[in-house]
Amino acid sequence: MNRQYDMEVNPRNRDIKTRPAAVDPESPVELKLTDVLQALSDPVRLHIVKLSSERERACGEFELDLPKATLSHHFKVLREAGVICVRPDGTRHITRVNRRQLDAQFPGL
Amino acid sequence: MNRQYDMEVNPRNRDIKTRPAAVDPESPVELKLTDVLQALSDPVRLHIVKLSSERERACGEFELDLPKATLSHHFKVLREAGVICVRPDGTRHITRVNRRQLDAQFPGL
DNA sequence: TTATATGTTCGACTTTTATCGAACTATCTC
DNA sequence: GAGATAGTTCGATAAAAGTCGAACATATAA
Repeated sequence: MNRQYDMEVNPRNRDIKTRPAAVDPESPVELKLTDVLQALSDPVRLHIVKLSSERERACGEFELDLPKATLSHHFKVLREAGVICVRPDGTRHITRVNRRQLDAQFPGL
Repeated sequence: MNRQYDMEVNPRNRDIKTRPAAVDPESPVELKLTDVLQALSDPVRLHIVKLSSERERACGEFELDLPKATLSHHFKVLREAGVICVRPDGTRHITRVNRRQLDAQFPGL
């Protein structure tokens, strides 16, 4: 079987590119400042950004005692705003701050 | 009559200190970063902050075609987060960015 | 004192976010 | 292949924010 990401197994997943969305984020070409600020205006997400600006981390390394679905939501908000980038590493996803783009568009943030 | 701010005329205003709240904002002693970011994450409010960081402005000088109640709401959010300070000038309220406190607590924001 | 200009507050409503169980997918190890 | 592990998505619900008309307050000008 050559289909790497089989979208048909779960009918709810049709038209949803699960894996690519997770790896190469919805990261916009041009960040919107209001989106970035909105993404950073939540304590959980601010915590994530603080820790992952020290060094790359897997999602489990943030010591956040929250359900997986909730965490996944916060990571998605950060990805979609372009604040973080995510890289797969086995079964885990490594998070880093998208510093290049942030610095380029919003120096001194 | 010596009551400068008569709270009893409108029964809905009891326990609400209208004037002081508008002039000396709810400006917290210590700003909360998430509140500041949240306040700045709205396009209208970001516009207000941009213009009033150039120079002090009255609320009417922002060229925002929105109802008064909506504008007032946005100014309140900014005041309560400590992003702006407001000073009365006749019937108008002059807005300026609370740069001192912002710079002190969040240098390079 | 009345009118005007400027802004606040309330209250009702709509829209957006946040939360999280359940079902699912992908990867790795045995 | 059968777990185990790590994370996503859906869908339902709850909570928070935004919008704005109407009524009100304040300061100044007529």
